[in-house]
Amino acid sequence: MPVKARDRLLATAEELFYAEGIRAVGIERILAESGVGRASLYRHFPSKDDLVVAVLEARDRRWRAWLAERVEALGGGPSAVFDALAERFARNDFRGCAFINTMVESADPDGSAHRVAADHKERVVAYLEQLLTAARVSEPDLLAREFALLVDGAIVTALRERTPAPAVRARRIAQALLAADGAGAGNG
Amino acid sequence: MPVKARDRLLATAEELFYAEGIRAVGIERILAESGVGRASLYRHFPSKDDLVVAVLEARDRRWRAWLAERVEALGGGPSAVFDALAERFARNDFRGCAFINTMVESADPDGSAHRVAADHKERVVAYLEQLLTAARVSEPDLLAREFALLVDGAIVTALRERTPAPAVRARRIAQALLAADGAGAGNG
DNA sequence: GCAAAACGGCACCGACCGGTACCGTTTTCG
DNA sequence: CGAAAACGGTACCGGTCGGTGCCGTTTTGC
Repeated sequence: MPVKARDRLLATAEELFYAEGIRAVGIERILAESGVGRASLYRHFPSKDDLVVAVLEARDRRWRAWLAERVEALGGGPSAVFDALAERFARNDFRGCAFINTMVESADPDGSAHRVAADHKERVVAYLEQLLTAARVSEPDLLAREFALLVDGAIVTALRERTPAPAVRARRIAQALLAADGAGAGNG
Repeated sequence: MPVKARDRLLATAEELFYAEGIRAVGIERILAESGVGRASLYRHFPSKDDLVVAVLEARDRRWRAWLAERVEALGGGPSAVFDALAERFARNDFRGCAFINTMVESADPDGSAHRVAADHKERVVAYLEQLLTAARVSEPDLLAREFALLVDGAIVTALRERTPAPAVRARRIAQALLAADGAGAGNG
């Protein structure tokens, strides 16, 4: 557990929010499990919503860094993304995508939490496009959106099936798309 | 608005749950907007959870009937599923899939609401397999799971992009899969 | 070493949560 | 027509929600 109160709050809140949902976890729980005093929380985060945003922003940075690192380690190709996902799905504390979950839970699209979550997804799409550009596909922007759809589909399916199988399923589809792109444009 | 208290409760609860989330909507709201008395609610549904389950079961039946009807009207082929989805995504009250949302919101996989939601998805997969079998693909069970992944991916993406575009994106992928199946097995 | 900042503990706030009990009225149906 | 069931309204319950204010203690940094 981190030393500073702020860091302990972020770590505890992230864990609880992800495991049980944002609405389901009260301030009381976060205070109890982090050992931080009530006043200290509100000194760092004026409201629960500010805490939520801070948690999501930190998770966004960490998650994308993790993905880039794993993709690199797994060969660097676009479909390595799904091998990385398979690792995530296998973890027994896997509970889907924190950002999808946030957009589902906080329905208002104009809410700050919802927007942070939507921003995360766009950054992931941008990363996928960069990956596909490096792989020299003919239409990286189109394919990036299709890959993103596969990623989210795999995550949601894994949440429901509770096995890593959806990752390999999505990977198979992704490679079919890459093959079709290669056949159509003559590269690969 | 339906006449009987029970039906009004189900209609009001379904609308509010879908629009704002299950946890976000209190019993008070449902009573106020349905015009039903407090005692009447608890006469029909012993707890909020029972109400949630009843709402989801009704929605499951209605949703699958709607899908089958639209697919039939749109040609009856497997990829008509995505044309049906596009209609759904275009509605301005679209807020994703009520069952995915339920599984996200009620984290506990053993909870009744979560199980009803999971059951719904399996019934959809079964329907897809039936559709693909009729279309004489070589591996209907494998393809059904892939189609289901595309469906959920499209729904989640539509929730985030707030346009019907993900439906046509998923449709394109689906047809690539059908084409690959036809090429590999020599049917189509 | 000392001032200032960061901290944990506690009491308290109004509002709302899901749920119970009892009331008198309306509707249904034999 | 009359009994029984279904109903809407209200007061109330304990518990929890997010948030504020004040206290004395610990830690930090000059």
